[in-house]
Amino acid sequence: MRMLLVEDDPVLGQAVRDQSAADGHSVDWVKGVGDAQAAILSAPFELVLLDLMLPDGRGLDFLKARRAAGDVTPVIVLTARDQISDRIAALDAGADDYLVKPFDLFELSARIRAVGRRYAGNPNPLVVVADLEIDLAARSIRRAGRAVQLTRREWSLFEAFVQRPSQLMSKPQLEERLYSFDAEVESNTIEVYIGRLRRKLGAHIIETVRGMGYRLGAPEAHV
Amino acid sequence: MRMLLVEDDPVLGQAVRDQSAADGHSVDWVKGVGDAQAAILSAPFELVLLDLMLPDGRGLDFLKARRAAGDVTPVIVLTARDQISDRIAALDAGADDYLVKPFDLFELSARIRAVGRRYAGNPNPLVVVADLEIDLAARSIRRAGRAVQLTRREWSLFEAFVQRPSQLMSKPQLEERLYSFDAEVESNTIEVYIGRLRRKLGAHIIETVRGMGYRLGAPEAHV
DNA sequence: CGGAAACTGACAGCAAACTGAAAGATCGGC
DNA sequence: GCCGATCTTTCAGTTTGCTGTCAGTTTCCG
Repeated sequence: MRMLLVEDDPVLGQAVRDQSAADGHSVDWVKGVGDAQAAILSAPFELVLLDLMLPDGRGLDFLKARRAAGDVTPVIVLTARDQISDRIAALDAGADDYLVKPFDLFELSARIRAVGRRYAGNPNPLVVVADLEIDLAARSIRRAGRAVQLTRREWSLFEAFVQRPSQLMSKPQLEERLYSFDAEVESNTIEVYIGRLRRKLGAHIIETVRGMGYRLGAPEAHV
Repeated sequence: MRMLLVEDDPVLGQAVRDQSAADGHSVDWVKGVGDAQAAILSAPFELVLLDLMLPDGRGLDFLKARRAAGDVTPVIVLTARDQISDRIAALDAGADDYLVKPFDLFELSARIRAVGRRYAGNPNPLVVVADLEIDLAARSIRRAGRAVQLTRREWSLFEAFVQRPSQLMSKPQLEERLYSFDAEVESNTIEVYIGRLRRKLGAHIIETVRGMGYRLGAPEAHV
């Protein structure tokens, strides 16, 4: 597996590199966020090992930026911080797993195996619904060939439907998606956003199931 | 999300159930491996929360058995053991994540969300009855390939039949399901809804047993 | 054939959902 | 830092269609 290791500690970095090499992976090792950006642009990786505490910037911001750019490469976060809020922040920023230093190298191997298993053979899907072409990885939508721009909330909501087509989504479920567990909404935000999505994507795309929730019209194809 | 919680500690179990309910998930709670086997065979789940230390057997063996049987339902392991070798064993047995007790309920929420994100796109198991394909998790039904829309009450009633195929359901039983305990109906509501279901799903799907109740025609397969 | 049980179509009431507008929050450029 | 633009949330008024009920009819079985 082609992996990118972002880690400024030379001892730990070397150890991880050696262990992964022994597991049969090829590892590119950079020391900071800047180098990581460059490395990712120059070649694709199948997995990123990301230290959150880096000299030249915040690793979490790097992760968020990659996800915002539509990059779905699995990321395992390595960090010395073990506050629960840190873990939640990392997972919600799009991390696939979370390892607290000092960790055992064999455990790292196990986690890498798990991630690899998870992502085996998973190319970018293109979902087609009615006259929409949705690229989940790139976070882009075309309606009858024309690009449609969604705001952050709109996308976050719509993504929920596309990820599980024809799955009924209750309003609490959708709220949970927009507002991670803590925040409370005391109004009809979901209804408002459903309305906006319908205006942008077509009225028939999301159907209401009164008293239960909403669901995406059946998709036509998975390419 | 439809989740199965396998946990023998009543306090922790209740806490997890409450938190997950607040997150909008529906939780079936069993206390041991035996019940878990039965639950999984009777209805599909989208996620399993598995305690490794159970009175009636080793949770890890249960997990291995499910994976060996080809079950890919995501599993989050909950345990008091925190040896690194335990973690590796759990992950290699096919666990998707690993939480050490005592854990924060909010972290559990975050992990559940992460797993949900990760596995979006996997098809749900289907129950097939005559020309109907029923996806209990997605709350969707296809009749001869075409999507059929049920209202809240209609679904609630029909679900009762699908969950216990070929079992006779008396009218009082069904009323209790629709109107949990308190509210009383003083009319032929059940008959009306049976009629509506028949019109939407096909006349022969639900058969009348005069004086006794109703029953679903035997399902053909579990896919 | 008679009576009970089940079925059906119609309908009013009401909670759920929709919509447009406006206030509040966020982010960028200068 | 200030301002403008855009996105987000709230609110109130309107619309929608599900739900439970009833009356009339049909079916079943002794």
